[in-house]
Amino acid sequence: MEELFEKLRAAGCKVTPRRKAIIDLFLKKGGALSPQEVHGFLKETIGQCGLPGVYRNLETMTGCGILFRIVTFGGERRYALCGVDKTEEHHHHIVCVSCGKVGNITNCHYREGMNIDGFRIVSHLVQLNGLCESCVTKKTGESRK
Amino acid sequence: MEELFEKLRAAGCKVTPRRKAIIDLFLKKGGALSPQEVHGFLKETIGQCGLPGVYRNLETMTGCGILFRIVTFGGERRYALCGVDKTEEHHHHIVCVSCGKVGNITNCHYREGMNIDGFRIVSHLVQLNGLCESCVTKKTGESRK
DNA sequence: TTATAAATGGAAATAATTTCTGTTTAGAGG
DNA sequence: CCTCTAAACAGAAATTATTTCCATTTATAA
Repeated sequence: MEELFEKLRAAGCKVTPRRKAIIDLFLKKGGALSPQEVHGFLKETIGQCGLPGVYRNLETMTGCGILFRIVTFGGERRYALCGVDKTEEHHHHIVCVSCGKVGNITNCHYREGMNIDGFRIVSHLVQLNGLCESCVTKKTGESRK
Repeated sequence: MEELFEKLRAAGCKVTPRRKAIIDLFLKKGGALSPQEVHGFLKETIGQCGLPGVYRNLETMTGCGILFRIVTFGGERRYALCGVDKTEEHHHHIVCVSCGKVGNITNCHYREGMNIDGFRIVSHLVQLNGLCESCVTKKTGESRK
């Protein structure tokens, strides 16, 4: 928690009640949330707060490396807490489709500048969607009996 | 061109002037286009045509395997012609950020069902963005002199 | 404590996307 | 060639997502 606040400060951003509430929410929910969802939950916890502010803060916190924007086939907007990863190594995310838990994938074969099939790589996107261990257990456990 | 019409027929869809125009447009532009752009170009070529129809057709043609929806960090909606690939092998796309040319990447290491870092993979997204050979030449050629 | 840049709330504007309705048309079957 | 029918169409309107704006408040550095 405090280390996340630190990320805000490091980026020259203020640690406001709103932002605390958002971080809190992501920690509690543990998943990937849309701005609308965040907005809905904030109303329950800290009362009123505008959707524009939610958008702003999600973007701000993405800029600070606290959140990242999930990549989807459909382009829906969702954010999740970056997996805790001390080293700032090149990595991608694996997101549990059931509970939203996020893990980091570090063994990525692509790098900027490399050539593949006649293309020079400029950037790349990798995201895995899966089931985390506890969700796998839950599902297979349920479906088995 | 005709082989793309065939894909439409194979999916039980009609080959309409509108769809021909859209395919034509993608072949000519060779890049990744947003619904708005497609709409704009169609107005120039075949005259009036509604944006809703464009959305519908882009989706239809994506369903037929003619187009695919580009994946972006920001989630903008863009489509491009699937690279020509006779075999329907598992593949991802590499998109030229300059001209929009699309290639296929077939050596993907991820498969549904496999386990990575404690997650069981359900689906995955890979997209490379780069510069195709001719665009690399153009750029480096220009910047060199 | 105070000054100030940043953050906030909320209204309103804008843009993107979908739904709906009545009309037209591609193409199968004669 | 016709005729029929499901599919495709145009365009208006509704809905939803996102951004902009501005006056007010607040976190934090000095």
